[in-house]
Amino acid sequence: MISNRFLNATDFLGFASSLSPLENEVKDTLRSKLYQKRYCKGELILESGTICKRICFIDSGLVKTFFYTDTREFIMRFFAEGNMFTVFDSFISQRPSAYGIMALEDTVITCLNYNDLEMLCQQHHVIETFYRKLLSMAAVNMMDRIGSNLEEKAHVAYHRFLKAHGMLLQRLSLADVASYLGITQVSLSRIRAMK
Amino acid sequence: MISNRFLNATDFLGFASSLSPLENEVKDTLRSKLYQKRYCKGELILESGTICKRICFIDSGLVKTFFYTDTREFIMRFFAEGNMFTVFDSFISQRPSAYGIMALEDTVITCLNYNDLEMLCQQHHVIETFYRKLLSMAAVNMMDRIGSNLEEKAHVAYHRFLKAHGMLLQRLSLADVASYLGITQVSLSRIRAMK
DNA sequence: CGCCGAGTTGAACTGAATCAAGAAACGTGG
DNA sequence: CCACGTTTCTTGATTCAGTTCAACTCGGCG
Repeated sequence: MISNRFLNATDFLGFASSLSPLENEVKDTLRSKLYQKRYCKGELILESGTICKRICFIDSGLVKTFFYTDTREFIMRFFAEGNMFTVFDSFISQRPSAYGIMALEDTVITCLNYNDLEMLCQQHHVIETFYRKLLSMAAVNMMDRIGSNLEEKAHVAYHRFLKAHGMLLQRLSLADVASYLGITQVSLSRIRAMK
Repeated sequence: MISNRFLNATDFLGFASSLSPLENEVKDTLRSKLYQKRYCKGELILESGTICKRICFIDSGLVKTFFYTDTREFIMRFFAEGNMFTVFDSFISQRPSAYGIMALEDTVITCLNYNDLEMLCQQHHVIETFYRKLLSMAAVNMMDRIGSNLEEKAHVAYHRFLKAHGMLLQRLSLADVASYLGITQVSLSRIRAMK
């Protein structure tokens, strides 16, 4: 049984331990593979078309994963401090990513490379457990999103977003929220106008 | 690196082994926990509101995972023979499922219970690896679907569906395909009418 | 002060939903 | 094997939500 509510980690190791308790020696091994990176607001963390080599914990800041069509941008997900992100399809397959990642605020992340994670998974069962549970959480989140994408009219989706991610709202532009919801910024503006 | 293309398993053990090679003794342990079930066309495999206790391999047949709103049905995914399914959100959390599962044809499945899988994951690292890779595959599939839900107009989504799942088309009703795409059967009929 | 980006508002247009009626396919019993 | 009813699919008319394009407002900042 896994739920975001129990996760309040402030760093990568804490996050991992909360999913799968790690003995100190495993922690040390894992720590030795981690590295930190800093990005400025607006900077690309991953360019679409390149391979996503790392999985990251957000120490501070805010990030979006997104993609473009000819005419519009769409946002897959926002990630704020205390959460982990990667572009799973590229990370898992180690093939070029259809998605990009961008820092929406000045952001500090702690990263672990694909090869290191795979190696650690083989060496330490508890790390594979951590990774498995992380994937489980991601899967549940994605199911939710698929369901609501199918079901909901834009104004319903917006109010659900408010409920689920309301605390992010003041940190996001209208345009980004709209891209997340799959509607235009103009439509979102109208939705907010009524009631 | 994981891709459906490499999976051509005809049974649960074969499927699992193709993701994570299993030694014979592990196979035997796993086999001892499996059980088979048969369902007739139209029969519910899981009723929404109940807890999904098992993960299943389809020996033969076809299945949909779905949910209702007041007025409409929506389909999360179809699964045909040779694939594994469960309702991940319920299975992972062991909480009541928002989704149901129904057999669209006479269907035979091989099942493994949640408790047994969790136990096997603890006991055998290779089984956890199998489960982790299965989750990875599911995550990639779901990302795809989220992206295309956001991006695509109905007729584009339909043609993508044809490409990806064309071989299922003759086994599905128009209504089910429409529910999968998130449009009405009437709209889908019109889309097919043009060119 | 004037510019610039972010958000709002209006008018015309478009894709899809809804409601309703008809056609085609399918199965079951006589 | 046909007749009937049911289900599945198509087609038309109307309505509505959301897009597009464009003009306008507002607050911050050089």
